Amino acid sequence: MTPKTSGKYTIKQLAEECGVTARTLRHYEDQGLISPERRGQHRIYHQQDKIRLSWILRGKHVGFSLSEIGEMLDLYNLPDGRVQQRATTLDRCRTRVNDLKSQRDDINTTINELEGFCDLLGSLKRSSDGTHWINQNTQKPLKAYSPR
Amino acid sequence: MTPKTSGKYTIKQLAEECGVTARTLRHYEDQGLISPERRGQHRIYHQQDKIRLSWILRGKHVGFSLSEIGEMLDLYNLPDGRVQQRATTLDRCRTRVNDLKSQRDDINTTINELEGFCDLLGSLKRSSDGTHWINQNTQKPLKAYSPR
DNA sequence: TACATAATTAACGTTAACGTAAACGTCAAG
DNA sequence: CTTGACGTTTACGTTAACGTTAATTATGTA
Repeated sequence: MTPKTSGKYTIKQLAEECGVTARTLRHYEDQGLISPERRGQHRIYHQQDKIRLSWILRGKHVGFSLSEIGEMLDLYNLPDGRVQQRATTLDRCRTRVNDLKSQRDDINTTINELEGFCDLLGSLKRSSDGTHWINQNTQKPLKAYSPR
Repeated sequence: MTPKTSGKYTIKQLAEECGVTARTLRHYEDQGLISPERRGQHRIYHQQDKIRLSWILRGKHVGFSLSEIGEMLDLYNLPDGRVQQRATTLDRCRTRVNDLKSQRDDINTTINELEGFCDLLGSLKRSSDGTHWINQNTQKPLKAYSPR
Protein backbone atom coordinates (compact mmCIF):
# COMPACT_ATOMS: atom_id res chain seq x y z
CA MET A 1 0.00 0.00 0.00
CA THR A 2 2.89 2.35 0.67
CA PRO A 3 4.89 3.04 -2.48
CA LYS A 4 8.57 2.60 -1.75
CA THR A 5 9.92 5.34 -3.94
CA SER A 6 6.77 7.39 -3.65
CA GLY A 7 6.20 6.44 -7.24
CA LYS A 8 8.67 8.96 -8.59
CA TYR A 9 11.76 8.25 -10.61
CA THR A 10 14.65 10.19 -11.99
CA ILE A 11 15.49 9.36 -15.56
CA LYS A 12 18.35 7.13 -14.55
CA GLN A 13 16.31 5.25 -11.99
CA LEU A 14 13.54 4.47 -14.40
CA ALA A 15 16.02 3.60 -17.08
CA GLU A 16 17.89 1.12 -14.92
CA GLU A 17 14.75 -0.37 -13.52
CA CYS A 18 13.44 -1.00 -16.99
CA GLY A 19 16.64 -2.08 -18.63
CA VAL A 20 17.06 0.79 -21.03
CA THR A 21 19.31 3.84 -21.21
CA ALA A 22 18.46 7.42 -20.35
CA ARG A 23 19.06 8.29 -23.97
CA THR A 24 16.37 5.86 -24.93
CA LEU A 25 13.88 7.51 -22.60
CA ARG A 26 14.66 10.91 -24.03
CA HIS A 27 14.32 9.49 -27.48
CA TYR A 28 10.89 8.11 -26.70
CA GLU A 29 9.96 11.49 -25.38
CA ASP A 30 11.15 13.14 -28.57
CA GLN A 31 8.90 10.75 -30.44
CA GLY A 32 6.02 11.75 -28.24
CA LEU A 33 5.64 8.39 -26.57
CA ILE A 34 6.03 9.62 -23.01
CA SER A 35 5.87 13.06 -21.43
CA PRO A 36 7.19 13.01 -17.90
CA GLU A 37 6.59 15.85 -15.51
CA ARG A 38 9.10 18.65 -15.59
CA ARG A 39 10.49 20.02 -12.35
CA GLY A 40 12.28 22.96 -13.83
CA GLN A 41 14.67 21.48 -16.33
CA HIS A 42 14.63 17.97 -14.95
CA ARG A 43 12.32 15.10 -15.71
CA ILE A 44 10.29 13.27 -13.14
CA TYR A 45 8.67 9.98 -14.06
CA HIS A 46 5.67 8.56 -12.28
CA GLN A 47 3.97 5.20 -12.30
CA GLN A 48 1.88 6.17 -15.30
CA ASP A 49 5.03 6.81 -17.25
CA LYS A 50 6.44 3.51 -16.16
CA ILE A 51 3.30 1.76 -17.26
CA ARG A 52 3.40 3.43 -20.63
CA LEU A 53 7.04 2.50 -20.91
CA SER A 54 6.32 -1.12 -20.22
CA TRP A 55 3.79 -0.93 -23.00
CA ILE A 56 6.32 0.53 -25.35
CA LEU A 57 8.88 -2.12 -24.51
CA ARG A 58 6.42 -4.92 -24.97
CA GLY A 59 5.41 -3.36 -28.25
CA LYS A 60 8.99 -3.32 -29.37
CA HIS A 61 9.44 -6.88 -28.21
CA VAL A 62 6.66 -8.03 -30.46
CA GLY A 63 8.12 -6.12 -33.37
CA PHE A 64 6.28 -2.81 -33.55
CA SER A 65 8.11 0.31 -34.62
CA LEU A 66 8.08 3.32 -32.36
CA SER A 67 5.67 5.15 -34.61
CA GLU A 68 3.33 2.18 -34.66
CA ILE A 69 3.45 2.08 -30.90
CA GLY A 70 2.73 5.77 -30.85
CA GLU A 71 -0.32 5.28 -32.99
CA MET A 72 -1.56 2.50 -30.83
CA LEU A 73 -1.18 4.54 -27.69
CA ASP A 74 -2.97 7.35 -29.48
CA LEU A 75 -5.86 5.07 -30.23
CA TYR A 76 -6.71 5.23 -26.58
CA ASN A 77 -6.22 8.94 -26.37
CA LEU A 78 -8.88 10.22 -28.70
CA PRO A 79 -10.18 13.65 -27.63
CA ASP A 80 -13.08 11.83 -26.02
CA GLY A 81 -16.35 11.39 -27.80
CA ARG A 82 -14.88 11.37 -31.24
CA VAL A 83 -17.50 8.90 -32.23
CA GLN A 84 -16.90 9.54 -35.86
CA GLN A 85 -13.44 8.09 -35.70
CA ARG A 86 -14.44 5.18 -33.57
CA ALA A 87 -15.08 2.90 -36.51
CA THR A 88 -11.70 3.49 -38.06
CA THR A 89 -10.04 3.06 -34.70
CA LEU A 90 -11.80 -0.23 -34.30
CA ASP A 91 -10.63 -1.22 -37.75
CA ARG A 92 -7.03 -0.46 -37.05
CA CYS A 93 -7.23 -2.28 -33.78
CA ARG A 94 -8.53 -5.39 -35.45
CA THR A 95 -5.97 -5.20 -38.19
CA ARG A 96 -3.29 -5.06 -35.53
CA VAL A 97 -4.77 -8.06 -33.82
CA ASN A 98 -4.80 -10.02 -37.04
CA ASP A 99 -1.20 -9.15 -37.74
CA LEU A 100 -0.29 -10.31 -34.29
CA LYS A 101 -2.09 -13.57 -34.74
CA SER A 102 -0.36 -14.20 -38.02
CA GLN A 103 2.91 -13.46 -36.31
CA ARG A 104 2.03 -15.84 -33.53
CA ASP A 105 1.37 -18.54 -36.07
CA ASP A 106 4.79 -18.08 -37.55
CA ILE A 107 6.35 -18.07 -34.14
CA ASN A 108 4.66 -21.33 -33.40
CA THR A 109 5.82 -23.02 -36.56
CA THR A 110 9.32 -21.71 -35.98
CA ILE A 111 9.27 -23.05 -32.46
CA ASN A 112 8.10 -26.39 -33.74
CA GLU A 113 10.80 -26.61 -36.34
CA LEU A 114 13.51 -25.61 -33.91
CA GLU A 115 12.31 -28.06 -31.32
CA GLY A 116 12.15 -30.71 -34.00
CA PHE A 117 15.73 -29.96 -34.88
CA CYS A 118 16.72 -30.09 -31.23
CA ASP A 119 15.27 -33.55 -31.01
CA LEU A 120 17.09 -34.52 -34.14
CA LEU A 121 20.32 -33.28 -32.63
CA GLY A 122 19.56 -35.26 -29.55
CA SER A 123 19.30 -38.46 -31.51
CA LEU A 124 22.94 -38.25 -32.50
CA LYS A 125 22.63 -39.20 -36.16
CA ARG A 126 22.86 -36.65 -38.93
CA SER A 127 23.14 -36.70 -42.66
CA SER A 128 25.28 -34.12 -44.38
CA ASP A 129 22.74 -32.66 -46.71
CA GLY A 130 21.93 -29.57 -44.79
CA THR A 131 18.61 -28.97 -46.42
CA HIS A 132 16.53 -32.07 -45.78
CA TRP A 133 15.72 -30.84 -42.31
CA ILE A 134 13.58 -28.04 -43.55
CA ASN A 135 10.07 -28.92 -42.65
CA GLN A 136 8.27 -29.39 -45.91
CA ASN A 137 4.93 -28.45 -44.42
CA THR A 138 6.41 -25.02 -44.60
CA GLN A 139 5.20 -24.86 -48.17
CA LYS A 140 1.78 -23.37 -47.81
CA PRO A 141 0.97 -20.77 -50.50
CA LEU A 142 3.71 -18.67 -48.93
CA LYS A 143 1.89 -15.51 -48.07
CA ALA A 144 3.66 -12.25 -48.71
CA TYR A 145 4.15 -10.45 -45.44
CA SER A 146 3.39 -6.79 -45.44
CA PRO A 147 6.44 -4.69 -44.67
CA ARG A 148 7.24 -3.10 -41.34
CA MET B 1 3.44 -34.40 -59.57
CA THR B 2 4.54 -32.37 -62.56
CA PRO B 3 6.17 -29.13 -61.50
CA LYS B 4 4.66 -26.31 -63.54
CA THR B 5 7.75 -24.17 -63.89
CA SER B 6 10.05 -27.16 -63.65
CA GLY B 7 11.01 -25.81 -60.27
CA LYS B 8 13.24 -23.11 -61.70
CA TYR B 9 12.83 -19.39 -61.26
CA THR B 10 14.45 -16.29 -62.57
CA ILE B 11 15.15 -13.72 -59.92
CA LYS B 12 12.10 -11.70 -60.82
CA GLN B 13 9.80 -14.68 -60.82
CA LEU B 14 10.85 -15.81 -57.39
CA ALA B 15 10.73 -12.28 -56.13
CA GLU B 16 7.18 -11.69 -57.28
CA GLU B 17 6.00 -15.04 -56.13
CA CYS B 18 7.33 -14.37 -52.67
CA GLY B 19 6.39 -10.74 -52.38
CA VAL B 20 9.86 -9.27 -52.29
CA THR B 21 12.03 -7.37 -54.75
CA ALA B 22 14.94 -8.65 -56.77
CA ARG B 23 17.16 -6.31 -54.86
CA THR B 24 16.15 -8.05 -51.69
CA LEU B 25 17.10 -11.43 -53.09
CA ARG B 26 20.49 -10.15 -54.15
CA HIS B 27 20.91 -8.61 -50.75
CA TYR B 28 20.17 -11.89 -49.05
CA GLU B 29 22.70 -13.49 -51.31
CA ASP B 30 25.28 -10.88 -50.35
CA GLN B 31 24.61 -11.77 -46.75
CA GLY B 32 25.14 -15.41 -47.55
CA LEU B 33 21.61 -16.47 -46.88
CA ILE B 34 20.97 -18.01 -50.30
CA SER B 35 23.25 -19.05 -53.11
CA PRO B 36 21.29 -19.73 -56.26
CA GLU B 37 22.79 -21.57 -59.19
CA ARG B 38 24.62 -19.45 -61.72
CA ARG B 39 23.97 -19.96 -65.38
CA GLY B 40 26.75 -17.79 -66.68
CA GLN B 41 26.05 -14.38 -65.27
CA HIS B 42 22.44 -15.01 -64.36
CA ARG B 43 20.88 -16.53 -61.29
CA ILE B 44 18.61 -19.53 -61.31
CA TYR B 45 16.60 -20.34 -58.22
CA HIS B 46 15.28 -23.78 -57.41
CA GLN B 47 12.80 -25.12 -54.91
CA GLN B 48 15.48 -25.40 -52.26
CA ASP B 49 16.16 -21.72 -52.62
CA LYS B 50 12.50 -20.95 -52.38
CA ILE B 51 12.24 -23.02 -49.25
CA ARG B 52 15.18 -21.27 -47.69
CA LEU B 53 13.64 -17.97 -48.68
CA SER B 54 10.38 -18.83 -47.01
CA TRP B 55 12.38 -19.58 -43.91
CA ILE B 56 14.10 -16.26 -44.10
CA LEU B 57 10.84 -14.42 -44.54
CA ARG B 58 9.21 -16.18 -41.67
CA GLY B 59 12.26 -15.43 -39.59
CA LYS B 60 11.96 -11.78 -40.43
CA HIS B 61 8.28 -11.86 -39.68
CA VAL B 62 8.94 -13.06 -36.18
CA GLY B 63 11.55 -10.39 -35.66
CA PHE B 64 14.91 -11.97 -36.38
CA SER B 65 17.64 -9.97 -38.02
CA LEU B 66 19.25 -11.26 -41.17
CA SER B 67 22.40 -12.24 -39.34
CA GLU B 68 20.40 -14.13 -36.76
CA ILE B 69 18.61 -15.95 -39.50
CA GLY B 70 21.92 -16.69 -41.09
CA GLU B 71 23.18 -18.21 -37.90
CA MET B 72 20.10 -20.31 -37.52
CA LEU B 73 20.37 -21.63 -41.04
CA ASP B 74 24.01 -22.35 -40.36
CA LEU B 75 23.05 -24.40 -37.36
CA TYR B 76 21.76 -26.98 -39.77
CA ASN B 77 24.73 -26.77 -42.05
CA LEU B 78 27.49 -27.95 -39.78
CA PRO B 79 30.30 -29.69 -41.71
CA ASP B 80 28.68 -32.96 -40.72
CA GLY B 81 29.86 -34.88 -37.74
CA ARG B 82 31.04 -31.88 -35.81
CA VAL B 83 29.93 -33.55 -32.67
CA GLN B 84 31.99 -31.23 -30.58
CA GLN B 85 29.84 -28.26 -31.52
CA ARG B 86 26.60 -30.09 -31.17
CA ALA B 87 26.11 -29.12 -27.55
CA THR B 88 26.56 -25.44 -28.22
CA THR B 89 24.27 -25.69 -31.22
CA LEU B 90 21.67 -27.30 -29.06
CA ASP B 91 22.11 -24.52 -26.53
CA ARG B 92 21.59 -21.80 -29.03
CA CYS B 93 18.61 -23.54 -30.44
CA ARG B 94 16.98 -23.74 -27.06
CA THR B 95 17.78 -20.15 -26.28
CA ARG B 96 16.09 -19.16 -29.50
CA VAL B 97 13.08 -21.21 -28.59
CA ASN B 98 12.85 -19.57 -25.21
CA ASP B 99 13.07 -16.13 -26.76
CA LEU B 100 10.31 -17.04 -29.12
CA LYS B 101 8.12 -18.26 -26.32
CA SER B 102 8.65 -15.09 -24.36
CA GLN B 103 7.74 -13.18 -27.46
CA ARG B 104 4.66 -15.25 -27.92
CA ASP B 105 3.63 -14.45 -24.37
CA ASP B 106 3.91 -10.75 -25.06
CA ILE B 107 2.01 -11.13 -28.28
CA ASN B 108 -0.74 -12.87 -26.41
CA THR B 109 -1.04 -10.22 -23.75
CA THR B 110 -0.99 -7.55 -26.42
CA ILE B 111 -3.73 -9.33 -28.32
CA ASN B 112 -5.76 -9.59 -25.16
CA GLU B 113 -5.42 -5.93 -24.34
CA LEU B 114 -6.26 -4.87 -27.86
CA GLU B 115 -9.26 -7.13 -28.00
CA GLY B 116 -10.33 -5.85 -24.64
CA PHE B 117 -10.10 -2.34 -25.97
CA CYS B 118 -12.07 -3.31 -29.05
CA ASP B 119 -14.84 -4.59 -26.82
CA LEU B 120 -14.71 -1.41 -24.84
CA LEU B 121 -15.06 0.57 -28.03
CA GLY B 122 -17.96 -1.57 -29.00
CA SER B 123 -19.81 -0.73 -25.82
CA LEU B 124 -20.10 2.89 -26.87
CA LYS B 125 -19.23 4.50 -23.57
CA ARG B 126 -15.82 5.98 -22.87
CA SER B 127 -14.24 8.07 -20.17
CA SER B 128 -11.73 10.74 -21.16
CA ASP B 129 -8.82 9.71 -19.02
CA GLY B 130 -6.77 8.01 -21.63
CA THR B 131 -4.72 5.95 -19.25
CA HIS B 132 -7.14 3.89 -17.23
CA TRP B 133 -7.46 1.39 -20.00
CA ILE B 134 -3.94 0.15 -19.59
CA ASN B 135 -4.24 -3.30 -18.22
CA GLN B 136 -2.74 -3.16 -14.78
CA ASN B 137 -1.83 -6.81 -14.82
CA THR B 138 0.88 -5.56 -17.10
CA GLN B 139 2.90 -4.79 -14.02
CA LYS B 140 4.82 -7.93 -13.47
CA PRO B 141 8.44 -7.36 -12.47
CA LEU B 142 8.90 -5.87 -15.94
CA LYS B 143 11.63 -8.01 -17.36
CA ALA B 144 14.31 -6.23 -19.32
CA TYR B 145 14.26 -7.53 -22.87
CA SER B 146 17.58 -8.31 -24.39
CA PRO B 147 18.34 -6.11 -27.36
CA ARG B 148 17.98 -7.12 -30.99
C1' DT C 1 18.93 -8.02 -86.81
C1' DA C 2 16.78 -4.48 -84.06
C1' DC C 3 14.33 -3.33 -80.02
C1' DA C 4 11.88 -3.98 -75.83
C1' DT C 5 12.63 -6.78 -71.48
C1' DA C 6 15.15 -8.47 -67.88
C1' DA C 7 19.54 -9.28 -65.54
C1' DT C 8 24.17 -7.85 -63.55
C1' DT C 9 27.44 -5.14 -60.76
C1' DA C 10 28.71 -0.92 -58.37
C1' DA C 11 27.81 2.51 -55.47
C1' DC C 12 25.46 6.18 -53.20
C1' DG C 13 20.89 7.35 -50.56
C1' DT C 14 17.45 6.56 -46.79
C1' DT C 15 15.08 5.51 -42.45
C1' DA C 16 14.81 3.94 -37.76
C1' DA C 17 16.52 3.71 -33.28
C1' DC C 18 19.39 4.84 -30.67
C1' DG C 19 24.99 5.66 -29.41
C1' DT C 20 28.22 8.97 -28.39
C1' DA C 21 30.45 13.17 -27.58
C1' DA C 22 30.48 18.13 -26.56
C1' DA C 23 29.35 21.85 -23.61
C1' DC C 24 27.05 23.37 -19.82
C1' DG C 25 23.94 23.68 -15.25
C1' DT C 26 23.12 21.81 -10.21
C1' DC C 27 23.55 20.11 -5.91
C1' DA C 28 25.49 17.44 -1.99
C1' DA C 29 29.83 15.98 0.22
C1' DG C 30 34.45 16.62 1.65
C1' DC D 1 34.94 25.83 -3.29
C1' DT D 2 36.02 22.17 -5.94
C1' DT D 3 35.02 17.60 -7.22
C1' DG D 4 31.82 14.05 -8.51
C1' DA D 5 27.58 12.25 -9.94
C1' DC D 6 23.74 13.18 -12.50
C1' DG D 7 20.84 16.06 -15.53
C1' DT D 8 20.02 18.99 -19.92
C1' DT D 9 20.24 20.16 -24.97
C1' DT D 10 22.36 19.88 -29.48
C1' DA D 11 24.13 17.45 -32.98
C1' DC D 12 26.79 14.32 -35.50
C1' DG D 13 27.81 9.02 -35.92
C1' DT D 14 26.32 4.13 -36.67
C1' DT D 15 24.05 -0.10 -38.18
C1' DA D 16 20.63 -2.73 -40.64
C1' DA D 17 17.99 -3.56 -44.57
C1' DC D 18 17.10 -2.50 -48.36
C1' DG D 19 15.80 1.60 -52.24
C1' DT D 20 17.43 3.86 -56.12
C1' DT D 21 20.00 5.30 -59.88
C1' DA D 22 23.59 4.32 -63.36
C1' DA D 23 26.07 2.07 -66.65
C1' DT D 24 26.34 -2.28 -69.04
C1' DT D 25 25.13 -6.82 -70.81
C1' DA D 26 22.31 -10.59 -72.34
C1' DT D 27 17.74 -12.74 -73.96
C1' DG D 28 13.70 -13.30 -76.45
C1' DT D 29 10.77 -12.13 -80.06
C1' DA D 30 8.93 -9.71 -84.14
